[in-house]
Amino acid sequence: MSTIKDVAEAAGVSIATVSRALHGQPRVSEATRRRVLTVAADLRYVASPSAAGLATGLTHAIGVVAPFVNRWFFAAIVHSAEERLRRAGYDLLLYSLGTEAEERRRAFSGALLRKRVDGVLVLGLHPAEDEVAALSAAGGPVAIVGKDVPGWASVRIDDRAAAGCAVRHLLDLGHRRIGFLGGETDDPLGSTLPGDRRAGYHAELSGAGLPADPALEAVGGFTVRGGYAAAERLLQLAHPPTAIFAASDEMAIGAVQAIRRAGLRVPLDVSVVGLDDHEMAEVMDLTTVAQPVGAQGELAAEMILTALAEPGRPLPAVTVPTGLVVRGTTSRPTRRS
Amino acid sequence: MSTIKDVAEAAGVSIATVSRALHGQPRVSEATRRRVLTVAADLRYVASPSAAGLATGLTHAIGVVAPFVNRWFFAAIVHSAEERLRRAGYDLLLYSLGTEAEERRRAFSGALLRKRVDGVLVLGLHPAEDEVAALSAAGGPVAIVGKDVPGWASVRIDDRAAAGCAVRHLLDLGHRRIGFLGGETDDPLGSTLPGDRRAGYHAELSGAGLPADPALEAVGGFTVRGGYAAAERLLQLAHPPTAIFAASDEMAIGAVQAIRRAGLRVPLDVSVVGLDDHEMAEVMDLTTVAQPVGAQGELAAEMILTALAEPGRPLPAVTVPTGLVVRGTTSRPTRRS
DNA sequence: CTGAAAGCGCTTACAG
DNA sequence: CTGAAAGCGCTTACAG
Repeated sequence: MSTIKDVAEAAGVSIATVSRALHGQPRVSEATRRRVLTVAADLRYVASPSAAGLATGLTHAIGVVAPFVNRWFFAAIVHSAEERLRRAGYDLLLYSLGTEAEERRRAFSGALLRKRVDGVLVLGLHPAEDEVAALSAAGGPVAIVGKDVPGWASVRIDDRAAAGCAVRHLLDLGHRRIGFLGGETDDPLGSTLPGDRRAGYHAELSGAGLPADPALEAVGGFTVRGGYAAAERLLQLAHPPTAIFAASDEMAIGAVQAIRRAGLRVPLDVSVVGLDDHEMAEVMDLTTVAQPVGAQGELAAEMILTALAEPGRPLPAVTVPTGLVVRGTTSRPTRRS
Repeated sequence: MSTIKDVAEAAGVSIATVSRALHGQPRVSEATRRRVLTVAADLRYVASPSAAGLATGLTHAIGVVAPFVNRWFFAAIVHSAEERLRRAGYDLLLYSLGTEAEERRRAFSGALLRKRVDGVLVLGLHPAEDEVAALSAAGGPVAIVGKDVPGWASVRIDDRAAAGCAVRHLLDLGHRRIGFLGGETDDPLGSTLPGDRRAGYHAELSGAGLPADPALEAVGGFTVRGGYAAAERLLQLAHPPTAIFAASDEMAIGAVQAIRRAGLRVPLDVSVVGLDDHEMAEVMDLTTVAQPVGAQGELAAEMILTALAEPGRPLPAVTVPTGLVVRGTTSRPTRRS
């Protein structure tokens, strides 16, 4: 593996000149630059990131911290962020933490990230105040997807409004007994998302003058399987709902299967509306409230890059719009509720 | 951000002693070691990976190269590999290349990975011979999932056999007109997987004395949407199949939806069998040939770690078993084919 | 058991 | 326009 010294010798210049030529800096004659570039290519020279990082204090890497990568939303965000970062010449270090408190603590303390990345992208984890301070101190700008955090750049949707939009659609269709599939009361990730979507459901119901019935709420854990099981439970009620709002499409997909397996029809017997516009939603013909996922990943990456390029600038906090997509899993209720 | 020098001064020792103490090396008295550890913790000292990397030539990072991360199989592999690597103290650098030839070339030439990682994990990309040589030369052991590559560690399933198993199940049920959903003839990733699964389908048919009918094969591109569209096409044939083997569960899920949308019943009118045991397969009640995904990711990670720890050892090539999981999307044919 | 020193491969003022 | 040299923060023989 060739070093800058090899290139310098082969090109007959000093290593300082090689460095300058390779970085497209001024004060290098066109002739030398070309010679250096040619020699470097011939030697398949690639600068050592370790050495460059030590000299500059910059790693040209961004850390992405998420609870999982194998969940549609996170995977989609990572994919789009990676693409944007790579185009800018940044590497992506992936920290998939799971739900372990210890791992989470290490990541947010900065022990994992310090001196290792130039910036951080946080997904699906909502840090406490001391965690915000610690991670900020670990160095570099931080962008977060899904929540508005003072001091960090952020991109998110309005979860309350999105949930309200889904429920309003069911109300408009004439449903009065509307079930809810959400997360656990005590979210293991400390995320406010489950609570916000639930609040949107409650607000919309009460806006329509309907009482909240705790029996109509079930925990689906934001997974397909969890949504299936939760919907099963709602269907067994003496007075089951005529419609279900699932706080994520994955739960909604599970719910649709459970309803069918129970011998009922969707939407004739039970309507289902999700939230996300998951990649499978269209094929499943699922009515849902769509959020732009790829755009959020790209935007968050962009925010980090901008913060890196212009350190003075205030960090943006953007809320991206959501919109109802009516497909085939919702209709007017056919039985009285 | 504190450096090793800060720790050394605060502990009243040399930086060499700090380094040794922190690495748990011998020839440091228990008393000094404890003092150093305490001071380092107080100062929230974290060694600079750049500096350590420059001194040792080791980055303690593994590169993961895949065409996508937002596809179930790749996301699941990345997730399990990440967990194993993190436990061993390695970082994971993600290179999600998409299908662009240029990106692929750069990654396999080693330009992206050289001096940056200690080893590489390749997913879903099947390199040509010169690419194997180039990436191997870029340094460090390479493990690949999905194909057997001489010179690299590998873990995979027997794609032909798995596909054959799925088709045999349909034959055993009495189906004679069996459709196939696969990839494009000219796979953009250069993967042999689509061809292998198709070959398994053909082999099983001809073993049963059935002729191959090109009209029964459709391209689904290994996506849900693609499977949906491909199944639609097969259903419009003058003489449609009574069963469909989809070479991936994602296509199978799409096919099930397409069949239902066409007003037909699964499995009564058309049986469907997939391959993967996707996380949604159970809820979808999909009959499939299961492959252990998390295990493959962990095993591949393990192989890299072993190769790093014991450079002499020959690199293993493991084929993991698959198995038919009969669920509700397959049954005996009810019409004559 | 401990320290002084060399060296890893870059970048970047500073001279010229 | 170009080069010599310092310095980034570690690790690791080599002495003692």
